[in-house]
Amino acid sequence: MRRQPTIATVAEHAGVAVSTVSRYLNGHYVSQSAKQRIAKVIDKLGYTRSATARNLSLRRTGCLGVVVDSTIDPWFVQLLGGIEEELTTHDTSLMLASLELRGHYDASIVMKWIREKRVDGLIFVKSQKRERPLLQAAADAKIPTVAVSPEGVEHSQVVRSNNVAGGAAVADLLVDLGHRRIAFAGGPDYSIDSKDRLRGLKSRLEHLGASLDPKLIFSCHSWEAEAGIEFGRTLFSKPLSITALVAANDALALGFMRVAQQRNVRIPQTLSVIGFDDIPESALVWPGLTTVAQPMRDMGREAYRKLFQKVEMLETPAVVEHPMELIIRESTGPARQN
Amino acid sequence: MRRQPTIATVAEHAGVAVSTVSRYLNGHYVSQSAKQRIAKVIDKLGYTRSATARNLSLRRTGCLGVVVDSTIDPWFVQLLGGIEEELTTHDTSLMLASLELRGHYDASIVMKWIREKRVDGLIFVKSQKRERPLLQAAADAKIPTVAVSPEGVEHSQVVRSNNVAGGAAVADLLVDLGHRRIAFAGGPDYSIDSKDRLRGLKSRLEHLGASLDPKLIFSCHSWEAEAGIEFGRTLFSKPLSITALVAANDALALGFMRVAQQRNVRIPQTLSVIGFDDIPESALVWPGLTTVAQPMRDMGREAYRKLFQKVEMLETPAVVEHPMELIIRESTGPARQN
DNA sequence: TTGTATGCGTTATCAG
DNA sequence: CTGATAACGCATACAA
Repeated sequence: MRRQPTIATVAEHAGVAVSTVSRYLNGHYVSQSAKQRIAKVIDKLGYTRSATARNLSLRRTGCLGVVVDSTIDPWFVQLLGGIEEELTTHDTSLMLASLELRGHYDASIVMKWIREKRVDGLIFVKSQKRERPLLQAAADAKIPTVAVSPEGVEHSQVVRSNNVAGGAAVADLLVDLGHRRIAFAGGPDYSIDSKDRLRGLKSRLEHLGASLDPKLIFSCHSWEAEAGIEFGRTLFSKPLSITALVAANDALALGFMRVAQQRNVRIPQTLSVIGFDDIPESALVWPGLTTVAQPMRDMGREAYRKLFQKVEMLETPAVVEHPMELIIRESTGPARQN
Repeated sequence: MRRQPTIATVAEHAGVAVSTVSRYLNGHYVSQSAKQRIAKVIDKLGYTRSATARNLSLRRTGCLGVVVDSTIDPWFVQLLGGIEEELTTHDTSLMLASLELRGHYDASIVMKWIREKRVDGLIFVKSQKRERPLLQAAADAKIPTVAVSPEGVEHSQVVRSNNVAGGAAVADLLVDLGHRRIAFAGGPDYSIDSKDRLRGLKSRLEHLGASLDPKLIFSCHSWEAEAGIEFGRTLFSKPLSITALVAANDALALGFMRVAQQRNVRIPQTLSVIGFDDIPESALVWPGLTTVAQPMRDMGREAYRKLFQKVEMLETPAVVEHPMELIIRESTGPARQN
């Protein structure tokens, strides 16, 4: 049984030194004649270089770490799709870390990666304050990071979307539809995303002569649908005064809609609902959820690229902000009149 | 700037040979005194071994390949969660390949992995006939594989769930609720999963004195919600004769339900709907989708373990079959009487 | 332009 | 039980 051909095999067959083959492989200077011979030998032998050996020699791992609360999050899944596109073209592998994999927050895995230098770079998704120690540790270990998150973090580049503009777009739509009694179901209190979306909504409403009653600004304890369900139960336990609900993301909106439908609240005749993100599920339910789309796939790709640029030591703007787009489906309509 | 400590650094500080440290690291025989000194030095230096160098020496990559039609598939996402749990405890990294990443089938990435031996093992998710060449190539390259798929594949171990029993459970429920006019919306024609679910449904129905009209057995061109929507449009273009629809998976059922609701078909009063898998979305919509749950997370873990066992050359049963569990939500109810 | 020699950090073999 | 030493496969100064 023969072993895989190595760079030495190729060199021997081509009658050149190993270093020449290496130079050829890396696009450095090699004479035409040598080039041709090497190319032919490589083709004949079906040689491919060992990524492991290459990484060892280059003192890197060829591995990217991605950190997120939960890999099950549909929003993250989209982002991962974008990251994957880049991965396959750059033959680097992936390490996934769910910070809440087993129900409770546990950053030890990521800490271990950093300590052991298991990754060449780290993408933090939806990172928040509690991730600060990780970011810091990564910086100390000189591992580049990019955060897909609204918050500018020291030592770390940022990919985010224009939440404020998104919030404003929602205000435009709702006012246009005649809504004046509007509630906002925010994400967790610490979330800057949520705050920014609210800010955009609020200021544009006021700009348009409408307003947002502070008593109608709520927050949910998580970003997940379950929290939206909980919020819905609370909201519907009292008489319904509002005509429109803006949820800080689609998952919350979807959870909320489930409760609404369960209680026969007609959407959008009685109540309009609108979310943020445009996860696939939003287009799947009936009525389809009107939402402010975020280009998650693009953001995933962008995150990867920024990381690599950093690895390659190029300077790029610290923050890349992606546009959001309003997508109108069936969950929004004219405000009811009573 | 100092470099990371290596095994040589440790050896030197502990006054032993490199090989002794290596033996210590791998749990081979080392004298108590040496053990203690080495342990102390490692702790003081904060030494961790280089996975890359280790992999090179061990002639492996420390990387697992996962192949699937689309990583966006919610069913797959659950499976990935299970795989991830294993990954983090075995410090191996991941390479993801969507066979339909850019809209069309493209297996070249996976072929490349195999050719270049970029992975130590391969998990094929929902693999079908068209993946045969890949499986074969992997076998030729002596890369172990496990298929999360109903089909027994040569050279490859299999993790699957008991689709036939799942189909039977559906039959039990529907007959119990008085349904006699039942339709089945299958997955793609080639799908064994779909066939098995249908088989279980059909034979149990007949066993119970009911039956499945062959004219009411349909198939969709994909497993995705979009195909369920398409199916719904077709079905509702004619007068509705059935009282219950069994979809071959949840995504199809969800797509179908969207159309039904859009056309004001009441679920379950007019029509009961039932699916397979129990993806999270099924619990989120209203009415919640009654479904036959598949332990995706467990299956993901199992797939990883079987792969590793194979790597470690242990013999295990070629097929592991996981049980399915009926989960009754709001989308099923008594058959209407007209 | 090419070859030589050395380093990357581990593991494994084989004497001692 | 331990210590040299040779792989592992590739990259890169440096010399020629």
